[in-house]
Amino acid sequence: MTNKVTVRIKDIAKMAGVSQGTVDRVLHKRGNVSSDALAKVNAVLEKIHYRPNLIARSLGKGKSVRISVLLPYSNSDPYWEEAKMGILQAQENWDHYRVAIEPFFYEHDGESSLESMAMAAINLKSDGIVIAPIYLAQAMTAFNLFQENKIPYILFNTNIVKAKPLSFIGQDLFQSGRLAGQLMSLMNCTESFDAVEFVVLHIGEEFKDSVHLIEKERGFRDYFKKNRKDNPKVISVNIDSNKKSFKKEIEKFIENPRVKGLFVTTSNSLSIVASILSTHDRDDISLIGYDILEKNLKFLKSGVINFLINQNPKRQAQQGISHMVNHLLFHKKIPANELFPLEIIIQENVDSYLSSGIH
Amino acid sequence: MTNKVTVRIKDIAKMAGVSQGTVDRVLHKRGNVSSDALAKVNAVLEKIHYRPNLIARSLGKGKSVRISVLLPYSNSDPYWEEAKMGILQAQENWDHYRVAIEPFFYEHDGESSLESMAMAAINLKSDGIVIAPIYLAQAMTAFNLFQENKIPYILFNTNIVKAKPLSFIGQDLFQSGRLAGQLMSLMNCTESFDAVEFVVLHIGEEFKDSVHLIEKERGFRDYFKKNRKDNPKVISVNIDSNKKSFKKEIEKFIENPRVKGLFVTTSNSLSIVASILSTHDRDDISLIGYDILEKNLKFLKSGVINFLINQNPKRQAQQGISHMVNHLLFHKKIPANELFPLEIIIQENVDSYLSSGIH
DNA sequence: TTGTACGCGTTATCAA
DNA sequence: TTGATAACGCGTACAA
Repeated sequence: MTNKVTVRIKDIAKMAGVSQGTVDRVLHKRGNVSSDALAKVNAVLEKIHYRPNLIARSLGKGKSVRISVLLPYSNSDPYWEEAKMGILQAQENWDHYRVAIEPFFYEHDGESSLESMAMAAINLKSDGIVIAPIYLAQAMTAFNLFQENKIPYILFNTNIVKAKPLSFIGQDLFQSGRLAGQLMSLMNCTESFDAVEFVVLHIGEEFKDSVHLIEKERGFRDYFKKNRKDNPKVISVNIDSNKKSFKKEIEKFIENPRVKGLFVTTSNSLSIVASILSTHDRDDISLIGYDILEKNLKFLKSGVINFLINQNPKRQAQQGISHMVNHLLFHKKIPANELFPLEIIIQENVDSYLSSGIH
Repeated sequence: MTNKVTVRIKDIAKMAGVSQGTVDRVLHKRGNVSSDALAKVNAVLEKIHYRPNLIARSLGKGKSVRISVLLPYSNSDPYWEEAKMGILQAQENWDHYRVAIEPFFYEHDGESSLESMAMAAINLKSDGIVIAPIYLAQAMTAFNLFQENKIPYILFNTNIVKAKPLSFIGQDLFQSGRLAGQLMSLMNCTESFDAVEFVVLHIGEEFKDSVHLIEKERGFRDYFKKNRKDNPKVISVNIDSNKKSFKKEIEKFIENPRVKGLFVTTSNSLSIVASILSTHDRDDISLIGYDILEKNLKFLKSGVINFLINQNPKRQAQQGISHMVNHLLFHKKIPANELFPLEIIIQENVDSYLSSGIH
């Protein structure tokens, strides 16, 4: 095959007739190189393909890199708990490369708001930020802070195009909604949808600022509009699961015979809806939601939940951190957009996702 | 948080009042250590949690590791072509860790049979073998050769329990068949299956030795038996797509009005079946097969193929190599079984898999 | 049985 | 503007 001669800086120096120091200065564009020496080194560099040894580099450079990760406070929300696990694993992973990873958990408002956590991360002299910006307004001011301080940032989970981040890691939420539309169609395969209603449920306390839910709904509606000749009615509602009337409101839909499907866009409260649905005799209502969470499993297995779309928060967080390390430490090019696959989970493949750990 | 003081061998030596060499000997159980020194070092090791710096280790040790990968000859088979791409990427990845990765492509028989390629890998003084053993008989003699030469081997794609490998990476093929069964049910959601026939197609030249196809069929049948009250008829056939009668045989099924679904267990010839099916007016026949291959895409998008189950040959190969590196170089524990998720691909999520590269 | 010293490829520092 | 050289943490060879 190809001859695997690893070319080192030392070799380049010899070939160019200069010292290692000079080659290093050329490679890293540090300046202070005579045009004569520059030419000689460049001549060699054009002939051979130099691939720096990243292992040696990370050993050699004494300076350590600090990455802060900002994400919603995870207590009682298993979705963000997963992301948190990803961060902890990443800490172990990158430890030896002299990378320190610091998580910051923010809440919707109050003293640990996104903004104040952003300030905290900046005060910690972070070299890079990885952030899941689920609240639009607060996030924008955070981005401004990062820009003022010239700290690069990578988004995960929720994309905000205006933010102009280094990179975004997540899913195409519009497409995710479309997928839910197709899955809904699969579940009602022979029926015409003209007399049918589907309900999109956004469940949570602070949905007003949440970009991601809206995209999912748009995609869901788009699917029926573009891909079907019949025309189901799509209703969408924002409900707070803590409200007393919550159960009643859900039951209102479940008891409506025209309703044939529920699409819960928020990952956290799906199991509550499932548990309400399971007490009614409505096998003909399909339930679609998000994420392989412990509390969703039994409803998936019993058939109350028909489909889960997996968002893989853990791997999203890890990938965001990976990219930041590659940027900061290895000066690698990183993709502006990394869209994760929309994973479909049903009874017969859920175990294969559980056992495979990382996925 | 925790104080991130990285403990080095040097530090342990100082704490124990011995030299670095002694600590090294204790850590690696090389012997030649007085019980006195051993006790002192162990005392320190129990107090602190030493995590060796793998980066420094791989830089320091001059010896390079050679891993051979054995897989079917990939020409004209995009499935194995994918696996091959994974190997090439792995070569780049591990290059700096002084790992040489050598692929060997075998055919069913002849001079580049699995056995002769296994011999070739052994003659190359491989430190470890990663192998996709799709032909049972030949594989068994290969495993014997590896054992005689004390070369560790990892299986991917096809599991052979008797082989007692270091590790297996792949999918649960029985469960994969069950999944196909559930997907088939989804496509025919209101119908009773009592008068319905499903056809399992094993297409290829040398299916006789192929373990994996049989498992998929078993799972497929199992699903209907265990999960449904009605009782579809499941027919299975082995056909060679090069035979003249191939098209006729397929059409015989397609023209049978009782047939409502085709399940193609082999990844390679699915598109041929799809193309035949597309010329008949049988929208009511569901087609399920394997893998996101270029030639399958248009049939998936046009709805001729309803579901693909993705096996991810590329990542399977990479993971096998990763595990072998971890075993050989870093002496890490590796899982005896790593089952990949059974990924369901349909129209609305296929693009998300294509754009995400690795998956 | 023990300790010392060198090398891996890179970065960074300092003297020339 | 240059070149020489000491780290970085580990493995290993060699000397004591």
